[in-house]
Amino acid sequence: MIELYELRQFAAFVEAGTLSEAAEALHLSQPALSRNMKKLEDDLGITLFERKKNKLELNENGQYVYELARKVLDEADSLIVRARDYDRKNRTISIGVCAPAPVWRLAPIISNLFPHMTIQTEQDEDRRLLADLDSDIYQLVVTHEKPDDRKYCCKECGKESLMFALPKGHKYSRRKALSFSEMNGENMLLMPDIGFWGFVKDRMPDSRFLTQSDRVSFNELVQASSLPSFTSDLAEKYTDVPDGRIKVAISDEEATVTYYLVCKEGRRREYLSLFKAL
Amino acid sequence: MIELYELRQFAAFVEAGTLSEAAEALHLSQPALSRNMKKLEDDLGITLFERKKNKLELNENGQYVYELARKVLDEADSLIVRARDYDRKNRTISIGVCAPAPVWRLAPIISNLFPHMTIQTEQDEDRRLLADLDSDIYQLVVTHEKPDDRKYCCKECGKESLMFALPKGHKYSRRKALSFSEMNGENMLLMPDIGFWGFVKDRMPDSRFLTQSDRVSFNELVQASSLPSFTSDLAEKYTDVPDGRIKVAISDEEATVTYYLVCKEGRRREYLSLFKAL
DNA sequence: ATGCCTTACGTTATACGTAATTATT
DNA sequence: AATAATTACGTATAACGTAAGGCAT
Repeated sequence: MIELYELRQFAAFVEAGTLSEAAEALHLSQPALSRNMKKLEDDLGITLFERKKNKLELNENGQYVYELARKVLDEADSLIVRARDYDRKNRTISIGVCAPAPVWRLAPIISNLFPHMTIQTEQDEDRRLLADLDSDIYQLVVTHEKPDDRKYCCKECGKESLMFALPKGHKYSRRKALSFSEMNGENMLLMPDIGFWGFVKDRMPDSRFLTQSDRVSFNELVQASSLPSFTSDLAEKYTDVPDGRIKVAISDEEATVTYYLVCKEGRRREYLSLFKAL
Repeated sequence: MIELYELRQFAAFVEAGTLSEAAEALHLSQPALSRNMKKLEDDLGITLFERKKNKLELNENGQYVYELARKVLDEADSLIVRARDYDRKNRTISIGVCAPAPVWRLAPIISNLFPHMTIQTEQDEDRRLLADLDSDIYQLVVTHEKPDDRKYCCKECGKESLMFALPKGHKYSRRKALSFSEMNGENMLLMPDIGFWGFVKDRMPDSRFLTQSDRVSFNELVQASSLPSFTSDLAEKYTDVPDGRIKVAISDEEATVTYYLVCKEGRRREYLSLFKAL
């Protein structure tokens, strides 16, 4: 009976040109490879090589069998990839989000409702989230604009209000509220991966923003620095990092957003329990 | 690394329904099969079964992997078949003939010119011979009508004249020649597999013909019987069977035919030496 | 009681490596 | 001398079978 390892080794030989090179590539001794090539010929019942004195060459059969072998090997490789992919898709819920905060609330709820599922999240902008929802890359997405299309099933899943986090003694630290324009010009610390919140930079065109790509390092930076930074009501609630700063609400309307959890209408029933739990 | 025997055993399990049955079908012990199915799961890194207390069932992954596995296995099986077929085609010359005689002369010539080739012959009627030559089922055909089509390369390869073989003492045994109509009404022995020569039956509508499907048995029959039979100049020359009968030529034009060796024009060069040898 | 699957353990087959041999460049 | 392939022989991996056990129908 023919086996895949024979075909793998045969293909390796064809692609390498000599037994020696192929053996090395396969982490195998030359004699082993030589014998297995004989075995393959034997299993197939035909010759594959022309054995010249100091060189092993493919004959016509060999040329032809190589084409066929590649197909079998590719098919087998694709089996593995596709099987693992299929398995993964059946045990992970992929969620696309427009910002980090909604996950903090959703993740524990989903873990409870679907205890065997792994949750995988990715950040992107609203439009591409919906496109990738359409093509089943995500099962769920969270947008900050309500998609009004019948093909989606959607429900509000919380609001988030951005705030300034001012160091003690900052000139505005006693204020109840502040606007972007009032803070414009002040250099600020900006946490990474903030999704659509990136727009705040445009509201404060005269400010400079210092970012640290790693969140933990960023938090340390916040502790150490006296530059003002951002936070939000949800961040305060879910990410428990007492930093001794004074939180001041932002008065602009844009600083408060509503999040919407969206799935395909056709999958509504799968996630009914989740929508109810919100 | 995943191997074909694992996939074969997996497919056998799916098709049998239980490990026990599959093991039997595979001529394998149940524990071995059980272990190998675990190994397959391990190699793929996913589960394929739901292990109920007393039953092994496919899960969703298993269903899916089975489809993929069948494809790989079919591909591998087809590799073997196609490889052997390819090899055979490269080392056999398939010749289609309209009658047995031309082979007697051609076979030794071809064996000499292509010593590594196996010669395979098949009998059919002219039209189908040419059709099968077109579709590469034959590399060469022998017809008894000259095909006048530019796509063929053809050359005369001998004539054959049919004769009556009369037992000693037959009323016509002193004749130089005889016609079909003169012999019409006499019951005759007719050798099997005579190709287009079958038409002689139509020329002697009042005769009855006794056939014996095995050639050796037929020759014995000829020895034993006193019924007249057929032979030909080529049969006399190549098949050395002294039967003590008197051979009388047949005067009808139809009793002499010319054979034509034909190959595709595109393959002329391959068989140039053969055509020259005729 | 019988059928089906699994675990445990000893055996065998076979794929592998090392060393030596032959031949070629 | 260096590179390539094959042959010969001993080794080790892993696939296999037997025996025993658990758990259903």
